[in-house]
Amino acid sequence: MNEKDLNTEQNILNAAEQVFLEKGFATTKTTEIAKKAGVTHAMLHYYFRTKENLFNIVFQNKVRLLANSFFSVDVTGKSFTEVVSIAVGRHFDFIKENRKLAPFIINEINNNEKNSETWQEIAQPIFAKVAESIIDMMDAEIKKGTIRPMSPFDLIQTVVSLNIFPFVAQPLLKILRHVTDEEYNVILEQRKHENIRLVLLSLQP
Amino acid sequence: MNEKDLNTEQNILNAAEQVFLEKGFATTKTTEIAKKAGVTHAMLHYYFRTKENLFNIVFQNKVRLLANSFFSVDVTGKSFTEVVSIAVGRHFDFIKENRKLAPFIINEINNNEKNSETWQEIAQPIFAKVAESIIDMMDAEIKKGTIRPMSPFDLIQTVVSLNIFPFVAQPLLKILRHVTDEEYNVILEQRKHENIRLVLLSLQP
DNA sequence: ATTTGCACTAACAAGTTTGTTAGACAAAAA
DNA sequence: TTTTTGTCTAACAAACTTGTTAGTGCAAAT
Repeated sequence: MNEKDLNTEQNILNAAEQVFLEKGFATTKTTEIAKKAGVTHAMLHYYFRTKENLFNIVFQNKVRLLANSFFSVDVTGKSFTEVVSIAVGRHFDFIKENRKLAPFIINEINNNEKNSETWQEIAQPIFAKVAESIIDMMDAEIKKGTIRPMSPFDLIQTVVSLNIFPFVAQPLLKILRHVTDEEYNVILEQRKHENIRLVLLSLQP
Repeated sequence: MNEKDLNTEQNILNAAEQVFLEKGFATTKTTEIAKKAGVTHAMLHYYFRTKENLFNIVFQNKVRLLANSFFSVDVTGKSFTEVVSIAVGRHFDFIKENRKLAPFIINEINNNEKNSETWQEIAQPIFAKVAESIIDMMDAEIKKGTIRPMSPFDLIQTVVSLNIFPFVAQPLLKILRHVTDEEYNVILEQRKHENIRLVLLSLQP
């Protein structure tokens, strides 16, 4: 367990992360991961035994990453709308910085039922906490009459719907608007603010 | 070119459509398509030469189907908000009746650049027409001050973002809300109306 | 009646991909 | 010094997948 050992194992894991995120489980070849990690593909089996095993580790990490991204901002001294604005913007930025993440998870979950179990085990408890942390704030606002009655699920769904679409459908949108990557980045920034506006509107009583 | 011939070719195409939509290009095996069509997989190559060829036909059909679903309703004698309400609801219903369609196209476009060309060739001209048909109505409303200034792209993007998410992320959402299929259908119906409400809100000046 | 053309199957060929294994090599332990 | 331990490669094996082909059988044309 010296440096070298850890390095190879970690190199394989890092390479696997990149390739799986890029191409998905089905089209990823173990040899490609090995090549990117700078070793023979026998090493991949030596450390992780099967492609599926390696994939599961990557997938679990990514589900955790995505689920934890929903933990909202520090709320002390902020109004509810302020909190929502910041949270929506942060979520958008997170998705933007991890462009491959949402399409990856959506695709893998739709393609292999076994991945649903992983989602259940990892994401469900995290989301339960997220919902819990929001529900009190919302209830208070609803009682005050400052927002319309609504479940935290609906609010979160509105946010996620609006925020992931520009990335999940990126190739489609780029073509329809025939824009370059740079121009698309400008559109993304505008869309972020539009999304914040829409979410705040959706809360109006 | 008697009945039988046409039938086999069509049977393969129908089977291919089902299997490709269910599993995507990468994980679909030509043998599975053939089996579902009730013939040897040699027939598949006899009629379509390659798996890729067959896939392209299916993919083109599905892109056309999706793109045409955006053609809006008959506008005569209806207010702009009426038209929008109906169009959003119809679009939601269309996506619901073709649950696999949106995830399929999104996934294939993200996984294979060649499919982007198909998208460009087929979807782009259709969308140009859709945008054209909307833009006049919107301009008129904007001048009247009844809706806020906004490009038809932004409006369509809002609609599509909200409408496809419940289907693209269906397995994830079912688990998070731990609901059965039936219960999820109820949620879907509620969501449709919420989406209509949101789109109308987004147009407010 | 014979030939031609077409749909079709069974068997095969080639290539790819995952996974295994025998053994090399080096470092640490004995 | 010898043994052991763990990492690593090259070569191989097995399975699968796509695509081809030789040949069968039938219907229409000649």
